[in-house]
Amino acid sequence: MPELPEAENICRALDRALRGRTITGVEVFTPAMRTSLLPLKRAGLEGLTIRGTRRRGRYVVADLSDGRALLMHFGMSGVVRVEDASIPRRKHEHVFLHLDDGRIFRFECTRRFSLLEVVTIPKKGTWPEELAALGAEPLSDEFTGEYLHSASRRRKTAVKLLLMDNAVVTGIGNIYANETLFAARVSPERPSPELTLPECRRIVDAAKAILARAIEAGGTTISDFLNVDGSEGKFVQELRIYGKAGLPCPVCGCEVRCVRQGGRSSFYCPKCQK
DNA sequence: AGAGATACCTGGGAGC
DNA sequence: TGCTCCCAGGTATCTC
Repeated sequence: MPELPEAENICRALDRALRGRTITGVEVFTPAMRTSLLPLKRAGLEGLTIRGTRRRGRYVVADLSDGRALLMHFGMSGVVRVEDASIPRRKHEHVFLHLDDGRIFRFECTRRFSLLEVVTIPKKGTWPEELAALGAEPLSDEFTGEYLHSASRRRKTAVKLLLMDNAVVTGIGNIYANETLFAARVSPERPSPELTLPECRRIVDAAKAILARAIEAGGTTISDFLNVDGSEGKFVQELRIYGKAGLPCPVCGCEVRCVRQGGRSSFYCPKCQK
């Protein structure tokens, strides 16, 4: 399930595969995922060249030669591939962009939570309006203990929900929120106004370290995620708390617990995380 | 207004 | 074996 590290790996691989390629044809097989895919067919993409790709949170933007861009989000089951045209279409591949090197950019999404649309870039190098509400980029200098502490004063929610709020910090989903709070030794249920500045610093440091390490490992494959080359993310082998309910905590041996927050599972060690 | 709950979607696994 | 039920997840939209 693609979170920020997965999106970063997809973005890097897509940049290698698509930079300088010209789109020669568009096929849409499914009318709608999160939004309608039909506008892609009449967007006039044929003849446009892809300048490169960049990432913001879990979104990937592929800049086009006419100043517009392809905006992508991978939901929880989105997979993109760039493959030879002779390979038959898979069951849940919804869009084909034919390229001038004879290959096809294929957009697959089993659960149809993904997004692929053409957007306007207001000024070269800026982000599309659709991403305006996103909060701090977790690996940037903007995301600091002070920033999180300040955001936590303004909210009454549990710290885990704060970490997963895209308006505060973008790209941290359920898996990495769990791993971050375990590494920072903070309970996911702690009310955010109670967080101290040192705790916020621990959380931010842990998030950055875990995300950077997960990017290095090629992301986390739980069930659906695959990299552009079809490889699986290796970070799943390094998960310490996510999905470990009933198993011993890797630090103290105490039984890992699971609670539900915002409809999602939170895993934590009751002894290590306060 | 802020925060929690729900719908969207499909495949896989559990349980009967 | 085959059916039903539940769960996973991010985001938009709702309800209180």
